[in-house]
Amino acid sequence: MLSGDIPPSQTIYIKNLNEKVKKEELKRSLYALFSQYGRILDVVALKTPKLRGQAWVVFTEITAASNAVRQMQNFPFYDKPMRIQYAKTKSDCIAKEDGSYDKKKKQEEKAERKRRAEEAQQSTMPNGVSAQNGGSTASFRHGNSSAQEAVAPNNILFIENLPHEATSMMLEMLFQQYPGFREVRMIEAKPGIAFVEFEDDQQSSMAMQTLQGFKITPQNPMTITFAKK
DNA sequence: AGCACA
Repeated sequence: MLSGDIPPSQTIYIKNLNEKVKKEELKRSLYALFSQYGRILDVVALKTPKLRGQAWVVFTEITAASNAVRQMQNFPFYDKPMRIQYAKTKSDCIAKEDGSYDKKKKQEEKAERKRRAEEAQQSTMPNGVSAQNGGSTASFRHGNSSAQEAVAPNNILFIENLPHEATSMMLEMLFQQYPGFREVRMIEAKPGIAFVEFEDDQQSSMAMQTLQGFKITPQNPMTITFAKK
């Protein structure tokens, strides 16, 4: 069952996420990690029993989503390989943009889902006995960035939009607090950019997740992507 | 495994 049967869309659906990570941190990290593929409109994550361990990342560009699906497939994120597909349905924030969002219809769909869920519960419990036996419902199972270039994970990070006053010393202070840090490299002839090397691409991605958008000066949020190989 | 918009 490959993800290939779902048509490309600007929203990606990610599963097998580490469920121990708190919702807000998860959303922030996903945003920081995936923003290297393009502009992100929204990140949705819920911790309900049915939806934990999953998230949706909405890009403005479908190509960004495609690159993200390919390049970050199975990438270890909080120690678990991400499983990425395209989302099955259009995100609300997109529907609202293109005018196809219909609040009434939305409520009907929601009510319908709820109805069907309850119905499923009923049919497995003919006596109307509630599911309090050990809390196990499992026993009831029946039918039941301007990224034109794809960016693959790399142990070297590419930093852009630095203030021209930034020095490698300053960046070193910033990045060396993350495990696996090796070195900062800047090019005299090219102010505003830098390369930061880590031991491996998981460690570099951790630094990216927390420093993405970090401002050395108020007008310079840094943009971090994996360096091209 | 699990496709939503708290």
